[in-house]
Amino acid sequence: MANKKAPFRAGFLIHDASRLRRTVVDQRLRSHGITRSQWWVLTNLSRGGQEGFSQIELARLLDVGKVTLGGLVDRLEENELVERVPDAQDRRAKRVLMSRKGKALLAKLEVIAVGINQEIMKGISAEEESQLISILSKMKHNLKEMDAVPSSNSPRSKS
Amino acid sequence: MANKKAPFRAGFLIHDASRLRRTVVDQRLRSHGITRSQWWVLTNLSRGGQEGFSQIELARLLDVGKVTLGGLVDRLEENELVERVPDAQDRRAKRVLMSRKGKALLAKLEVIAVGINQEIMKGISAEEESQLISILSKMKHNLKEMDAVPSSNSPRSKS
DNA sequence: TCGAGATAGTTCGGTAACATACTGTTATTG
DNA sequence: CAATAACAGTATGTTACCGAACTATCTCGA
Repeated sequence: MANKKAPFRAGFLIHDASRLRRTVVDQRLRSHGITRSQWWVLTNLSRGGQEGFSQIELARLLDVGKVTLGGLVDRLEENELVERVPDAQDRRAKRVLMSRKGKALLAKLEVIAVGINQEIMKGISAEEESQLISILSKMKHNLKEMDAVPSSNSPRSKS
Repeated sequence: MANKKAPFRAGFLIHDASRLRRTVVDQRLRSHGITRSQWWVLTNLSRGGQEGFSQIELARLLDVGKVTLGGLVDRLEENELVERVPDAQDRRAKRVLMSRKGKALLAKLEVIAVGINQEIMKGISAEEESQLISILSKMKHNLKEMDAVPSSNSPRSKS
């Protein structure tokens, strides 16, 4: 095949890999009643200690908009994996806490995820993986500079 | 920052970079009434010559399911950027053709895209970019092996 | 202290992606 | 040649993501 010019090759490859990866992960996670995005919320929540995070904090952690995060929490709550608790200090805010069920599921998923990851990374050396991480991090940084982060909003550059 | 263990770092970075990239590109393309996914359809269509492609062919080119592609073509057609024409040989099939308007838009977008791409790739060397491409290609290959390609179906070479 | 602006969440509307299930066609094969 | 399998597209329903507009609350400054 060889690609003649391929101007935006990298961009579309990222798109493809991401989409394909989501499909695979979601397929294998489906029997556990959770999706990759929801799982990622749970993972981040696990670093939130006793008090969890407010939705806005969580949205910022994940770099998604508050609307998206709201939807994810809705579905997680329906499945009783997390709980929304009104914040004592701020009546606008709700803190998101992981339930016992959520913690148990998270532990199970960890194992499955390791396996999936190995398959996806087959034939890719550790060195390549760290190159990949470094390059993607730069891109992510650039993208954030370009205002890609949706409306959960940013430091609003004072001045 | 430094991440302690980061087990699935690469996977989620791909997810983030892809999502952020989509947001940026869509933001900047919005004034032209097109999205990145639609643009990608147009780009592939431009290599289809006089006869265009059937929807299934296009879906396979793009590695997306036929339903997704159907939706994209719907929106493209509403904006008169493409046209659906019944296939002369196969009454099930419809061929997708780019309109004059579509071709004109595509030419304009090319320029914009180059600029966006440069911003996203800022600080990333040519060598890094080709490493990135090579690694992502491997991942994409692995993912396809894992049956990630949605239902527009593959050679499914039985036994 | 009170009113303007910022902030947390939700509601609403839209695109993109998926799976499953269905309608016609075409192709195969018994 | 007729039954059946394979295929092209569409319909339907779900998740995930976005922006814009709205409500309730909080905070600050005149």
